[in-house]
Amino acid sequence: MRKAPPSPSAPRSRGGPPSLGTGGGPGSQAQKQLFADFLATRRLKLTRQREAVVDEILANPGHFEAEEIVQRLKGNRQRVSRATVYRTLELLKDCLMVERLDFGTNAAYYEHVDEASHHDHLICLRCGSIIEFHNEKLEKIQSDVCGKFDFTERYHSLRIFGLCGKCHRTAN
Amino acid sequence: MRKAPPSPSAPRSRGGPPSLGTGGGPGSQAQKQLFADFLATRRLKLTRQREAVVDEILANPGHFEAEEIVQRLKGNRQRVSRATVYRTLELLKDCLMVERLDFGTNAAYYEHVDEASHHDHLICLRCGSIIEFHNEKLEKIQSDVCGKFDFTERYHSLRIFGLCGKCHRTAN
DNA sequence: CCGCCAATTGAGATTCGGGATCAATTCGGC
DNA sequence: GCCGAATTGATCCCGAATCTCAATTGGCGG
Repeated sequence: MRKAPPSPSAPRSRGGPPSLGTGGGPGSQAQKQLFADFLATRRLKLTRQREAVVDEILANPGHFEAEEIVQRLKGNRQRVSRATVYRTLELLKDCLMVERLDFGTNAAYYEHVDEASHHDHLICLRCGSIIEFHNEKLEKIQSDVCGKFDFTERYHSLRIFGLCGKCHRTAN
Repeated sequence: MRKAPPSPSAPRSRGGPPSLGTGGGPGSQAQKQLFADFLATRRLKLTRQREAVVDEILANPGHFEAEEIVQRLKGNRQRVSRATVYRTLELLKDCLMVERLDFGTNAAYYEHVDEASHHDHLICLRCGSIIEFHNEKLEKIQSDVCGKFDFTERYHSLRIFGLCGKCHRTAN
């Protein structure tokens, strides 16, 4: 799959303060604690590397690829191997702090999520732009469906593919 | 992807008798016609290989991997190369007859879809079982969301990950 | 009926995400 | 400070999916 959409520019929603360096946003401490707790339940350690990965993810919002994290960390003075990044992403996925997305490109995308920030995606097949949205009614009905099937949801992913307004208008 | 730029003018003839291949369900003829028409609009040909792939997909329902089709065809006396199978799946995806799914496994799954058979998925993280469901209210709200964002939907994919009843009950 | 040309195919090479391996290193508890 | 378990990192490895390009096919005009 060698497809690379032109420029997956996501409309910056979620207006938090811009990523202040390695610091992280306001709630990032709580988020880190969540991870620390999760590790504790599994008797795993919050190492320098794992912390670096989490910090990097919390530092700026939006979607990212695994390899991107490797590079960004290398950009700082952080040294974390690719293997460890992948392993940490796996852990973060297990504790539901990170979601793995597939937008039809070759590489998987990840993004930081928490209870409050859950959203779904509209993906433009033409320009690759991604619109995030959240709809409470949608969530409710999904929950009903799960109940009907005796299914215990952990997380979900709704992707709607099509054409954004601009592309639809300029379509052939 | 080797998409030949369609020359702006060419006759659009085709209409030979349908060589009904290995058969398929009742509506499969109509489905094949859909594909044939789609190819026509792009001035592409319904070759023996493309037909074999479509027949194989229409022949039995459910999810499948690309490689699976290659093998199944090989199992018959059909000879279709891997490359062609992938290329044909791409075409089928373009005309919305096939959907590409990602259940978190390494390989992508595909499945045949048409207007009437659309459904979404509950995926058990433990045993991997997949429950299909369809909910009209859900569809309606999604359509509303698209309207609100001036987005023209082509297709969508909702996956809910969690534990099926059985696995939830036997969970540690 | 023949030959041209564009579409198509097939076999193999290639790419690349990402998981596995295993020796070296680090960390917590005693 | 020492020991064993957890962790890391460099590298190897695998497999899905795509690319390459020569050979084949098929439609169409002449």
